[in-house]
Amino acid sequence: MDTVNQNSTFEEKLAGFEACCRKHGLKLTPQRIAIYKTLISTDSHPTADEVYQMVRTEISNISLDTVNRTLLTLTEIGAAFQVEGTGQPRRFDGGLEDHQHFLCIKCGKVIDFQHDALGDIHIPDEVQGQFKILRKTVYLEGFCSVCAEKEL
Amino acid sequence: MDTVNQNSTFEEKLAGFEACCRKHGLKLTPQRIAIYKTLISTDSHPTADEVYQMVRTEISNISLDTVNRTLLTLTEIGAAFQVEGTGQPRRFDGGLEDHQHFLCIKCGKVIDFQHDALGDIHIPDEVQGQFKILRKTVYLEGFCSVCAEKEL
DNA sequence: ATACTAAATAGGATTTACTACTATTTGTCA
DNA sequence: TGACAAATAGTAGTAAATCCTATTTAGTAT
Ligand SMILES: [Mn+2]
Ligand SMILES: [Mn+2]
Ligand SMILES: [Zn+2]
Ligand SMILES: [Zn+2]
Repeated sequence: MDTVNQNSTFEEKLAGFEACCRKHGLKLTPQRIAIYKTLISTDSHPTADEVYQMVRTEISNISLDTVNRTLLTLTEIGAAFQVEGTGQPRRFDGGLEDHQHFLCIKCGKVIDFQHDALGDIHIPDEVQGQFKILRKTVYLEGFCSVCAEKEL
Repeated sequence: MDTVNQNSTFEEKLAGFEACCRKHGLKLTPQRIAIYKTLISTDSHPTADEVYQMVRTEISNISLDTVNRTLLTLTEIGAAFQVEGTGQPRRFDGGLEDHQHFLCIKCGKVIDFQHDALGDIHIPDEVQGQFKILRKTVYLEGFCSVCAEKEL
């Protein structure tokens, strides 16, 4: 989805989404629209199951599989994204030296990189005040060099 | 674990780990030591199952549950940490406006915050060259205000 | 050295979240 | 309004973690 949808109203986002679907040759199904509406109506970063429970109030016999598939579709066309954070399978790191991580969204590999300036990011007081911060890092996502080549 | 273990040899890390276990009143079991050794011998950010497969060559009848439990223990005492990135359950976000995320490691909530300077982090060319970067963000972990209060 | 006990473990059952499969339905376009 | 690829519902299968219980063991006290 284009950046056109940032800072826009609900109706504008919805219109932008429908245009985005057409651009990608995706059908405008009631399920797809309901899932998108649900997602932009919350700031709780819901799981697929949470979206499923919410959207079921509107389309009672929608399947969980459709919700899962549709959320991945929204991610692919850029109408949504997956939130970074720990999940399953968890990945562990015994390297306590200062370093940062890159996640390849294709092969799933987590690759270390290091740049001192990124370890020294300053978190403003207004943010510090909201949380007890135990870890901060700069996190990158994209294609690793191996996967980037296959993409062409 | 104290920062004393950064930039140290394998033997030093191991000694530091044993001291760390004692400090926390944890028994020095062969399983625990083997799992720690396995973890600091790789930079592949392994899953519990991957650690299980590796450590089984040393302790053939170790259980997957022990590996899972032990990796969480290592995380608790600071001898390791969980790598950020997407996982299961996935969490989705339809808010494309520039913002950052904080993950509460206790209640699992992902909370939005926003600071322009953090959206403008510069990734040095040497890092840009290694990957095709599609998303970059500053990621924070810790306790949210609700959970921080309960911790006291 | 030996006995004791809380901590840790092994092995298996259960749960959660996702993924695969197939028959049926539907949005789009001619 | 018919054709048809795309999408969906419903269900089965799989992966990863967690729970449970009987057994073993590391650390400590005798
Ligand atoms: Mn790492
Ligand atoms: Mn967000
Ligand atoms: Zn890759
Ligand atoms: Zn919390």
